[in-house]
Amino acid sequence: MTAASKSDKARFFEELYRLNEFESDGEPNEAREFLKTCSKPILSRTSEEPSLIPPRKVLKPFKKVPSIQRSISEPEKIKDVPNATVGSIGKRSGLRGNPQVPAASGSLLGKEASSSAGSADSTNQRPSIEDRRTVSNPVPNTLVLTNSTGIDTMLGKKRKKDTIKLVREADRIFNGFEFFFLRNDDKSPLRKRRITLSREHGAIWTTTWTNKITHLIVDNDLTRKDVLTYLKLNSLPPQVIMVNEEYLSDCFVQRRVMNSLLKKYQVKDPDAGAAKQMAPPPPASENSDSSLQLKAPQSKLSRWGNPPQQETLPRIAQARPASYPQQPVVTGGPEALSPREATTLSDKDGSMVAETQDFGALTEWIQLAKDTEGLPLDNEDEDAVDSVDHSDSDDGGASPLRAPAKRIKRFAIKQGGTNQANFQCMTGGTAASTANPNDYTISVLERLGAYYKRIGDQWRPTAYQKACGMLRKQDHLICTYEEAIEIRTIGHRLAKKIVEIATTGRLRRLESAEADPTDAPLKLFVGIYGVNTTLASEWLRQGHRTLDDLVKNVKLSENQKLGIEHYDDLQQRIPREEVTALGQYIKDAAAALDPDIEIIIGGSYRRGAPTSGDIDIIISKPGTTSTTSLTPFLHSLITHLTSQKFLVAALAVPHDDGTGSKWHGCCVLPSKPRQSQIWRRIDFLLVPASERGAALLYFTGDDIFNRSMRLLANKMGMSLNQRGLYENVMRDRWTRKKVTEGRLVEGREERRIFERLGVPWREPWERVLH
DNA sequence: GATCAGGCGCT
DNA sequence: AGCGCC
DNA sequence: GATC
Ligand SMILES: O=c1ccn([C@H]2C[C@H](O)[C@@H](COP(=O)(O)OP(=O)(O)OP(=O)(O)O)O2)c(=O)[nH]1
Ligand SMILES: [Mg+2]
Repeated sequence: MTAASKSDKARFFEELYRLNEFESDGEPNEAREFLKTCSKPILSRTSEEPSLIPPRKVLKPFKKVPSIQRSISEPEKIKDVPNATVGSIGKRSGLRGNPQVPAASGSLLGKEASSSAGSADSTNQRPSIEDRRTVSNPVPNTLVLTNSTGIDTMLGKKRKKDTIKLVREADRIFNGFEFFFLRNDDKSPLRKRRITLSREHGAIWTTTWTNKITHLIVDNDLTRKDVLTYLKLNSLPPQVIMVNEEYLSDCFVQRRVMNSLLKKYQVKDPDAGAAKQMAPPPPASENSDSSLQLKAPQSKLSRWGNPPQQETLPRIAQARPASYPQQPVVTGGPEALSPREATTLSDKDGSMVAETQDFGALTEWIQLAKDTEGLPLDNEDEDAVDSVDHSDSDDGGASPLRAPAKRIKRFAIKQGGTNQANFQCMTGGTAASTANPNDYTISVLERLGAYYKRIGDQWRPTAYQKACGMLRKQDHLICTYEEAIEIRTIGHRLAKKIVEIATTGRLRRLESAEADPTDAPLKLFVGIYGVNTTLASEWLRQGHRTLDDLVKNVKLSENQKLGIEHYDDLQQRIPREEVTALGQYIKDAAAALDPDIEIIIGGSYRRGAPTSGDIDIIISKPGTTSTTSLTPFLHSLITHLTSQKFLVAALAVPHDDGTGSKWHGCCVLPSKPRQSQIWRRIDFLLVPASERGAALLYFTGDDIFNRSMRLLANKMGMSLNQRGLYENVMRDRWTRKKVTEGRLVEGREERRIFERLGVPWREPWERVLH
């Protein structure tokens, strides 16, 4: 058999091929001009949230003029860090920035502290609007129904005039949520209890299907199909979160909103996998439920006596007028697409921000994402997405079950797999900047991927990144399903999306996603250094919408405060020339301190990127074999650069035990006039010569590439990290934590690591997988 | 249905 | 331990 | 979201 041992072996080769394939990338379009005029922040601090609190006003206080001196007013005493000093950048080992927030912060905090209707009860007060929402819940809640029809009369039972007593503010985890239960009544004592509890925790209970519903709580014995049947829907609106009873239980127990994506909360969907084909699975006689004391329903429809009115259904997916960045993309020639990026590179990010913030309003809430059990987040209501896809585009709506996609995807064993010729196309060090006919498609997918990321989905974003990486390698516009599905890492769903983008210039799923009124503020929040989905969602839930809200009402870590103060600066990408300049500055400083020190600029810069998100510096020295031996140097370098006002803040410094090998902070080009200085993120990685190769590999990335390599190493029974390639590493099967260090196989030479893994050498710029 | 990299700092 | 970042 |  050609394919000896399948499982691992297959995977191994697959991964290997992946690292290998390198075809039709782009043209050798190289040299790019970069304006040094990198100053104007493009962002507006406040989200576009229509009717919200104190909009745009966070703006001005930001500039760094005052803040700049904040972190480093007294470079001198850095070394010995008298712990109460005002100016050292040292923390712990004296390498850290002073957390004090003098003058500068005042502007941010003080200013318009008035507006907040705030009940000054604790650190987390929520702006007025939310309060209104909340309050409206229990009381008038009696008729929860948003669109009343006659139905509620029928449904009747809902509106208990019962008095709901809200739990204490802090525990109202469901504030802003609107629940729709299925079965749609509170006859079952159990369900009734859940409903009551939900309301007490801030949720609004709705019995009519409206577009305000955020959660669909389904009885454990019901299936997804049952739900759709009852609702008379072909699919669920993407933003409605459907979960089972366990979800509520856990939320109550843990007093927090659980990650609805977890498997345990998913509503059963028997026909899920099989579906594709024809799967008209006999509805079968239900499960003899039992878990609940509910009588087993007889027929689908009769199960719930009162089907909701179709009219009240939300129409999320429906296309919005025109705000979408209509790109005259047509299935036509590639040239129709290219003009755009031909002009600007860095513009990509800026325009994205601008575009997305424009969206009007449509629906709901976001879903929390993060999990307690350490279980990975995965699928959310994928079918919803799926359905949106075809119900909107291809699928005329005739049969819910589409023809079984011509899915057959070959195990792409090297088709043309050699083209080393193509490698040369991407020299010039700007592979990533090469225009590609699929650029528009890529930009759209990246946005959707970014959306999923900020919403907390762990895997979709990487799937989108990989897909974009592959798309970028194609030399022609991918506009048909067949073309798309052929590409590895692009499956059925992405293929459909790609087609939609290429043929219509739009992507409904993205539009509906970004139209969510909470998306803009969510995006704003996760843009803060040190903030991600979990925190952002929580703040959103509390009603915060602007950076000002956060500064005034939320407990922020020092780094987060800094992240807000320099929001604009840190948001900007860095022109390659500037990275070069910053790097040179460091090299000079290092050389003066110790001529043997080697400074290497890694990260996206080493990959040849035209702009970088930060500066990644590797510090090494011939002959060294331990990080510890370099620590003193780092210390002196940091001290020096700080005194030179090159380093302006420290974000993360190695632990005292000298073991630490990294230093994260912010820097600035001292040579520029203060006015035009832009704060940049900078990372130092301390690397003994014996680990140089592995460190280089790690710090060069990109992240997707690293993960591929590491996965590969793993499949080969080894383990790869920033220090080296090891074998015999044992990990606790449960916690997955390392138990045995293992034996070092290679760490010194980047090339040898490739060899050991059987991966052909790839230049840094060939390691761009997304 | 399982898997998807591995490590570290801050709170 | 949870979160966030590289 | 894709793959095995
Ligand atoms: O999750 C991650 C993030 C980063 N890295 C490695 C690869 C990456 O190249 C390097 C530096 O990280 P950084 O976040 O700076 O990424 P970058 O590749 O330099 O891109 P950017 O231009 O955004 O800085 O660290 C990883 O291995 N895993
Ligand atoms: Mg970088």
